[in-house]
Amino acid sequence: MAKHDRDLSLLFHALSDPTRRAILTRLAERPARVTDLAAPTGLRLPTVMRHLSVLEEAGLITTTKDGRIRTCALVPEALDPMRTWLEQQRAIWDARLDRFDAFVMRTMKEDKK
Amino acid sequence: MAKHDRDLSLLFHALSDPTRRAILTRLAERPARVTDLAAPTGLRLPTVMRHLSVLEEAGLITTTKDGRIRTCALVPEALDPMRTWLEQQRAIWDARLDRFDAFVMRTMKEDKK
DNA sequence: GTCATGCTTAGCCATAATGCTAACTATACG
DNA sequence: CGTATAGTTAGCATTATGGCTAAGCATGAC
Repeated sequence: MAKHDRDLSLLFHALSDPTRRAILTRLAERPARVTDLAAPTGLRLPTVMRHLSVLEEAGLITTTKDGRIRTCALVPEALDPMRTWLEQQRAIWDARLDRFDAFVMRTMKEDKK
Repeated sequence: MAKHDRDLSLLFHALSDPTRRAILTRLAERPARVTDLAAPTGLRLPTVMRHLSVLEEAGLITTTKDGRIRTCALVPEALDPMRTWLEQQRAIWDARLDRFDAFVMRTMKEDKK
């Protein structure tokens, strides 16, 4: 559970930055080189490199180097742990809503007495 | 879009901490007091307070004070922007997959010639 | 070989995040 | 009133984050 937790933390942290989300959106369209990813951000290369390594450590992208060009590509299944967490949260929440409904029903019955 | 972006950043950042996720899971079961939320974390009250205010600023919880007791409760719809973002990403990704399929089809046709 | 291109590394700076203690406020209890 | 309880505020230390410049190192083009 601890490792799963770490994965989630890395994932959420990677997604918490707008620049990184923009990069992901760009990569969702097609793989791209580092320089091409940097251009629209208005940031310097080393800064973008850092963002890319955060994304890579979170498992959201993979990169391969061909000659002097590094190509970055999305890893779409990387978002799965997040979906799972969301669904779990929803499940617990729904259960709570049911209990709350039951509570309201009971209370209303009591009031009628 | 900028504001929407900020919301998402706050949301993802709030969720990037295991302690805060644990607090949310706890709150999904039932609302709770600050002290009760602090107990299982092993953290001091001021520290937990800070986590709570991060969660509150992200819109994930609401708190109300009754006498000297502050009660925290989940705001389940707060996760909606995240779901939306997820779906958007998936949509773009799927479109890309389609294009890739089309590309593969074309390539195979070419090969047959 | 020389030079431009594309990335990488090292190191600096400012700010934000996460934890703490200590001291304070405000409510409840007896 | 006096004391315990529940939160709050202020301030500090450490580490992480996000940006930069400057310099280095491959690789491709000429």
